[in-house]
Amino acid sequence: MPPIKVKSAEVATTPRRQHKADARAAAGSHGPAKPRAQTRIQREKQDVILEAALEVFSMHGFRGATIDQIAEVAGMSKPNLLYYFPRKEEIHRRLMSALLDTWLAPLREINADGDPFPEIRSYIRRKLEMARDYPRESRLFANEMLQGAPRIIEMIEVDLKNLVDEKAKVLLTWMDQGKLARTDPYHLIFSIWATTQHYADFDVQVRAVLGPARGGEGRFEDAARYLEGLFLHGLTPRSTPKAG
Amino acid sequence: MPPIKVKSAEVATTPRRQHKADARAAAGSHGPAKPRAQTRIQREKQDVILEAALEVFSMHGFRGATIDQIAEVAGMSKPNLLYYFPRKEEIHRRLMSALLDTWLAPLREINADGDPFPEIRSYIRRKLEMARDYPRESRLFANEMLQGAPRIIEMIEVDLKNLVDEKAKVLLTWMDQGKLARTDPYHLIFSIWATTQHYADFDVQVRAVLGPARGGEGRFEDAARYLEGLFLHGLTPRSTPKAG
DNA sequence: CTAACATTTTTCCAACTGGTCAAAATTCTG
DNA sequence: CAGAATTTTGACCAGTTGGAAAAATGTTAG
Repeated sequence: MPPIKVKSAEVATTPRRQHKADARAAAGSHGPAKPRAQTRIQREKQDVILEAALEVFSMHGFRGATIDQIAEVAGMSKPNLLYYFPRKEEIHRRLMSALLDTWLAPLREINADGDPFPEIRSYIRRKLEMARDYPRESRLFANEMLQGAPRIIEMIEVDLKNLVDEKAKVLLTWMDQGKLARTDPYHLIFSIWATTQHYADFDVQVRAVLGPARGGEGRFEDAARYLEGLFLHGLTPRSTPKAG
Repeated sequence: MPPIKVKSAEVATTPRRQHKADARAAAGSHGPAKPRAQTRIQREKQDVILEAALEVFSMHGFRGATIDQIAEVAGMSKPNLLYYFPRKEEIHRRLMSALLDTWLAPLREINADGDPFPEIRSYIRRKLEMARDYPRESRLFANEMLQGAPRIIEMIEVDLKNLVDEKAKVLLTWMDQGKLARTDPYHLIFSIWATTQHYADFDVQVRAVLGPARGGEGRFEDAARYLEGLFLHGLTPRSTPKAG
């Protein structure tokens, strides 16, 4: 039922800090984080919780979200939820580290051996599809950014930066080969992020402005068409009159 | 000292709802909302509060922000703050309605009688300057959007929509005259919003990715140059080899 | 100076917050 | 089915939250 699957047995990329609760759970009398393998119920409930947490965190941010609220959306009691995730931060961390992977996948796919325009074009497509299909993930990310990314700044500075550096080099190579306008590859990537994620993060505004007629599902196709033209030719009118 | 001036005697655009506290203040024994004209201290303190609230709301969103926190930033006690704004919502509302005006000013300035490229170019400049000079306002707005704009949806659906409709028509006229590539004027406006506001809303990410060398104040000039090229020609390489 | 007003502080409150704990209920395993 | 392990519940807690009330202090016009 939940449209987004969050990896449940995911291994944290950052070395798991020894919270008081973690310690208790690891050595202690109850709690699912024991050395023993996860049960079916554990996996299921954790998924339900993460799905509910995504819903709540993505709307209200970390501080604005409450455990009670998450528990209610998840359809369980607060202590029950806390049995699976001993602290609020833990839920958020799990959500974030699972997210960053998914989030950067489209960029990773850019192939240095491909041709620039098809590659960039399909990158935009993929990002736009993510904005359409995973808007909550986009908002979760945006929320974290607005707050100064306190809980993922390291990931941003290392993993994300490295990936962008790598892809910026690819773009530069294409520019050197004269296959792409010589411009700033970093700001190029930013502009793709911005224009595509806008449709998830500012969805309310987009819908309100487009109105009921054009604000339906078709808006993503319209956006794709527009962005394609923008990144290809900009706004300069071309004299190609009426060719399909 | 505060870099942003929020209009202090601003008249609420939405009909002021009769909160319990409003009623009390209007008829009652104390509170600044009396019929009598505002004193100097009232104006000053309200500005200090709004400035502090901007700081806090823009980072944590409405629910994540606390009155205590705002009061601390404003350098006063919580009850003292509540003397000027009887409820948290009131502060936020004042902030938001002042914001929307400022926020849409650059779009308003687009002149139908001007030439499309200079007009669009300076619109992008203005928006980028706002992202640089008023990043907190941008984040406040973004935060509200992420939450589904519950407190300003009407303004979005009326004021903002009307303005965008009007300017979209201007763009369409330019397209009809062959001065601008025929494309979707709404998504065109969205893309300018997205690309410019990105530098305020995702500032942490932008800095982290650009690194200390390129993440300094120069990044806005770089962004301006890049965006100019993007909106003018897109990414298609032009054979103009090495001219200024 | 003083009365009338404006402002600030102190004290307080009920609801909510993240989180604990032991006991009860359930599920799993031999 | 019995016993062990897991899961769920209910009662509870200390700290924080938005806000109220009133007393105490400033300020200012006459």
